[in-house]
Amino acid sequence: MTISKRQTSMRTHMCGEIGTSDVSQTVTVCGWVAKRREHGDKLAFVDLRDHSGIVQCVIDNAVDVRSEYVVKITGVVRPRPDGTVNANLSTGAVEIGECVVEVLRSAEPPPFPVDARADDVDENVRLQYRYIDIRRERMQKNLRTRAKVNSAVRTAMENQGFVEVETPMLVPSTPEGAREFLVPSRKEPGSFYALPQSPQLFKQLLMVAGIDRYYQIARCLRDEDLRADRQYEFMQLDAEMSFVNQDDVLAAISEAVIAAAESVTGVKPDPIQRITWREAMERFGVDKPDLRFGMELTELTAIFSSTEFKAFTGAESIKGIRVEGKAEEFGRNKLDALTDRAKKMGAKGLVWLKVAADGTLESPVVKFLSADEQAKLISTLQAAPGDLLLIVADEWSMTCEVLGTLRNDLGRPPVHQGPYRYVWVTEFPLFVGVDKETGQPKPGHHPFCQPHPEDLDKFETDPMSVRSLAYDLVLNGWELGSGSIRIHEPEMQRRVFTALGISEEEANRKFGFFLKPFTYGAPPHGGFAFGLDRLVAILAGEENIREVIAFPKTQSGQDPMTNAPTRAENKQLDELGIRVLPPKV
RNA sequence: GGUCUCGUGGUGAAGUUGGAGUUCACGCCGGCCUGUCAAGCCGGAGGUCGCGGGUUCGAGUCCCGUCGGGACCGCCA
Repeated sequence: MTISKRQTSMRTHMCGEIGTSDVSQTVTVCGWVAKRREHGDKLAFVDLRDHSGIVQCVIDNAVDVRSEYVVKITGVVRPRPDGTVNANLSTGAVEIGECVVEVLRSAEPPPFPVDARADDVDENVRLQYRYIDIRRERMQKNLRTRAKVNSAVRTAMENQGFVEVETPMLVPSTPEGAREFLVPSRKEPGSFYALPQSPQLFKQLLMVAGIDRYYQIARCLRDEDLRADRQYEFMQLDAEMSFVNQDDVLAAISEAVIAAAESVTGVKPDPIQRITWREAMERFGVDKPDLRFGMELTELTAIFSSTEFKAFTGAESIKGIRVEGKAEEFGRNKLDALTDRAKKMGAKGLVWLKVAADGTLESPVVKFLSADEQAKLISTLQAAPGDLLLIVADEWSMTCEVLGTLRNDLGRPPVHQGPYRYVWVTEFPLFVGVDKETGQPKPGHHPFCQPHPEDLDKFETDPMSVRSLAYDLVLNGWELGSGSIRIHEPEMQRRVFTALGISEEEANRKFGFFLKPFTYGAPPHGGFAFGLDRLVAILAGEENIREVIAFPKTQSGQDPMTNAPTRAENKQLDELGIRVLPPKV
């Protein structure tokens, strides 16, 4: 039993752990009154709750205890009388009788029921009274799941020789990447620290420093708009290793993720499969594929190589998805909505076809397709009567992205719904897109990422096709985290900066403190970071990371409980040399 | 920055074609009740329908604005 560890001077047992083996023992439990059921002056039932569960206490005299009073009850454990066992309660076979009740603290009635009914309460109210919300079984379970994951991750990393090193929270601002939180310097008015978006620079310097294997359960901060899977501050398992290749990193991180999952679910996940970025885009149209369902993108370009259908002629890439059995369900309105969705993403259009009962195709565009094209379309997509077929013809990346989005819209289950499908996505492109202002390529991951050794010859001639040694870990369509093998040679770093259009002067100004150490002997190294909030949410069966964070912010970045952020006193601002502009009209 | 959506006693909801702050469940307060268990019965209190403006004889309901919550897009190297 775990009871002894939780025994204190005030209690002998936890409420939820009392069972038939304790019968006839005198016990003392402490907790909150979950429910009181009175039957006149001579009998009352009090359900007492602590984080372990609920136990029924039988009171034989009048006592004024109400919802959420904090009480200490001493009594004798006894089996419940025949016919009064409560199968819905883990302690339902027994009760505590002959109770002596001591009220430790009275309480106002709670603003919402402290049980599963509060799942329906406005989240803002739950957050305003988070300390009551957390009394509930769901939140207790979620926070304890989180602790289990943290613990399993730590153990897994320690077992592999990783050393925990804490990196600073007050760091220099690096304008690339996510928007940062700034902290004014009092000693040097006008100067600012930034709160770290990640320990990226420091952990690489720890490799230069010979730590060899670093990890940290690190708080990271990004001042970007919030979402179901994003908070201003979030926790990452951050790790970095020296003298490794990509396989070494993936193996080490997999170990931690698998340990975390097993600690919560009790089931050890299979080895995590891998897919290249290119294949993920080809088959799923996204770089964070959800492998739990089919509806994969099917290549159709060859079929329409000499088509008469103008929308398809000359298209770089034509792909389709088969939405099984949905032909009837999708009337004109829904199809128009899908088309709008595709167009808003930048596609020229969306072609839809329905497979009729006799196996023929029905669509406004079917008259433009030859019999041969129609036959090949049906066979390639393995279409059957009742299916809806969606086709996009555009540039390769547009075709993939649009169909990938439609695939998720039409088929993706809630993120926490089993099974858990982990996947490593490797070989991300080194550069993604072009900066609108400078016309230079933008880094796909970050500018310290090692280019793929097979693509070095294309570096200057065709930079957009250069792959990198960067990789993401994806679970059920959520990006858990990403990492890469880093550049450790200053010459290679210069090449990448040049490709990004960053001059030597600019590089030294922005990253000087980071680049100089690399001239003193940097080992080959690589690392990874994955978001613990997201992993815990999925493992806890939640689809919102706020449910696994004790005190999260709302979508607008506020805390309804503390009212943060609050206005600063003028005195504080004066000391910091800061003046606040009047609000914009 | 944008699209969509929600806002009605402490909580969750309903509120029809614009016709009195109306209704339901839970909670709360008081009473009754010796085996209940999200107890039962009786009684009671509790609301500036988020806020502001407009249309109207009359607005929870229609219109405009605004504030707040949520989902998503942008953004998140």
